[in-house]
Amino acid sequence: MFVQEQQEIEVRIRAYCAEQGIPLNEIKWSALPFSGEWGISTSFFAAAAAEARSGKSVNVPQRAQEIAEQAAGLIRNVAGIARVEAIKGYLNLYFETPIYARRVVDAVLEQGRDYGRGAPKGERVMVEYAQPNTHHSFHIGHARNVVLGEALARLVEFAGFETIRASYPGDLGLGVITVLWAYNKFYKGQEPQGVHERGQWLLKIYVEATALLEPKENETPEEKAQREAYEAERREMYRKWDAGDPEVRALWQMTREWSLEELRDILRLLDVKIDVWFFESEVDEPAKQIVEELIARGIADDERPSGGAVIVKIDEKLGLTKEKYRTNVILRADGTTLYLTKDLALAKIKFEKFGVDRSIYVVDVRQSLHFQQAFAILRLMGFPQAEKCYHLGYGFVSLPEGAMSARRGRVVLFKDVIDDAVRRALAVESAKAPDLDEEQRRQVALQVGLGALVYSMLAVDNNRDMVFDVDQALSFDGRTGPYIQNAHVRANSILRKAGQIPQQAAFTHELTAHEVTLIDLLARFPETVQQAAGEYRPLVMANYAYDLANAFHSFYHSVPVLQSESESTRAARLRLVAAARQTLANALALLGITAPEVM
RNA sequence: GCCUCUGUAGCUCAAUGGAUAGAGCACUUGACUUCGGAUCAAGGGGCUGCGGGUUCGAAUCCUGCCAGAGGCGCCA
Repeated sequence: MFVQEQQEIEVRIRAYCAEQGIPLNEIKWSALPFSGEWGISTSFFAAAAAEARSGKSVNVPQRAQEIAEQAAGLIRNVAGIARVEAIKGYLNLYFETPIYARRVVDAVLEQGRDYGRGAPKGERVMVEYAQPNTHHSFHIGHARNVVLGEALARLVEFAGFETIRASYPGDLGLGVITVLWAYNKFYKGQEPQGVHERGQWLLKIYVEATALLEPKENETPEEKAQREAYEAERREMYRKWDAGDPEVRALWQMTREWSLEELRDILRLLDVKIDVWFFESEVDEPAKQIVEELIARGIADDERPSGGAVIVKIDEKLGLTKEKYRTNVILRADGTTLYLTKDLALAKIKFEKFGVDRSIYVVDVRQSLHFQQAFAILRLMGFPQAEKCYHLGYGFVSLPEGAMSARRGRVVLFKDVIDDAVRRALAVESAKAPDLDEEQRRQVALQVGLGALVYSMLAVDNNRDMVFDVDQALSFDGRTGPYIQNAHVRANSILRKAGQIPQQAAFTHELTAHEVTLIDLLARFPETVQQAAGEYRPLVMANYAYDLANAFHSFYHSVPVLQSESESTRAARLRLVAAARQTLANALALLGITAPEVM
């Protein structure tokens, strides 16, 4: 934001240090850590320590303070700097607030929705997320995946990357076949009405089927015979599916579509627009080709002649002596492909067909070894993009009563949580905003309910496991989505009453600490976007959004806007409120949370 | 056996080598005839799992333990 001034100061400090023979490396600026103060600071410990290492006998903290004092002397008369201080080895620069306040607020209002957007980086990135299996219903664990992936996609896009959103549902495998078998045997021809009813029904069938197929303790000979008969039927179903039996394929297509309909509805609810759909069933053939390619190129070893599988000895091929990536099977002895094989084929498609430079996988952390192996094999295959493949793993979501288990039907369905969230939001809303019409009330309740849920999932670092507690996830008080949305609503409310936003304002009034804190945060938004995107961490933006809302709420309470003491102060504060509203909206948008006008 | 992640206030979590380790929830107290109280202001609450080390400086990096979770060639 203040690049020119900062550079001028750096030049002076560098020139001085060079003259004095002080070994100064880089000058790292950071924001002043004092609340209500606005400026930047740097420290000289590194330079002092370097002197100490070079043989001079110096007390490092003392020497750092000396250098800071001397540096402070150089900056007494720089335009835009109101005050300079050297303290405890730090050099603190306090900004001249009228100049900077105006500059920040003008920039936000000029750029509007684009405030904070990074310059194009000339790189294409694909974010793969939303990979639930079909023939199940969408639960709260899947929601963490989608919420995280969407926030990440929005962040990298806004930061300047050309971004492609990809979904990769698992639409084949034993779980899918199990549902087909049970449906065909017990429910053939039936079909519940309603998108979510159908999706959830498939899960019920799966749970029932699993119970029938699982060995029980102390089972009687009859029970055992029954179970084995079922098992044989399921195997037969798998065989028919594999052989492309038209009837089984049609059944598969129909039920698969039920699941995908539900998935699409949930994505629509979360405002997720997937650009490219990959299906596991569609990469099966390319995967088999990859196997041949890897054998031909000497990367994979074919042990089929001796009754084995096709394997890649990754460590050996990379020349590693210590066990790291180990050895992995890429084709079973029976000639069928595996998850890893398909991911290799899919990566090749991403690189070659979609021209992806950088590939991010938002997948459960339990698969981190799998992705390390996949990336290592991609390196062996010579893809330069392999270096820019990144697995964003996230901890799994469990329930207060223990791990979720689709097999046992012990899951919390996303749809149920959302319905609950809307109910709760409606209850609060009818007390807080009684004059909304029915349609608007419904819409706001959905925005607020979703805001609470989404924020609760983004406010925990991705590598941590999470226990999903409904009351906590759907809380509207404190550090929550609705708290941030409410700041936006309040800002909006002031501006609505004001009628219009003044075209310009000089910030010449005495700024309160609350105003300074708020403007400081607004100024930091662009760099926060870059940090969050660069580290692939939506949490960084989630924290920022809360801090900004918090600063606004405090400002709101203690600083009058519409009843400011003078017209010029009123104009400045109105523009500040407008800038805060805009930045809150931009930050929320990056998290995938809508910013309502009223609530 | 090997590898990865986690351990911070009563609870849920921030803080990725810098200044006095911060929020929310819960608890106590105060603030609506004034821009919306889904809010604000204030208070108590800490051996950052334990021991060593590196550094001017460590919750953060290294190392050894302890505790929890996860992963490790024909599941996905």
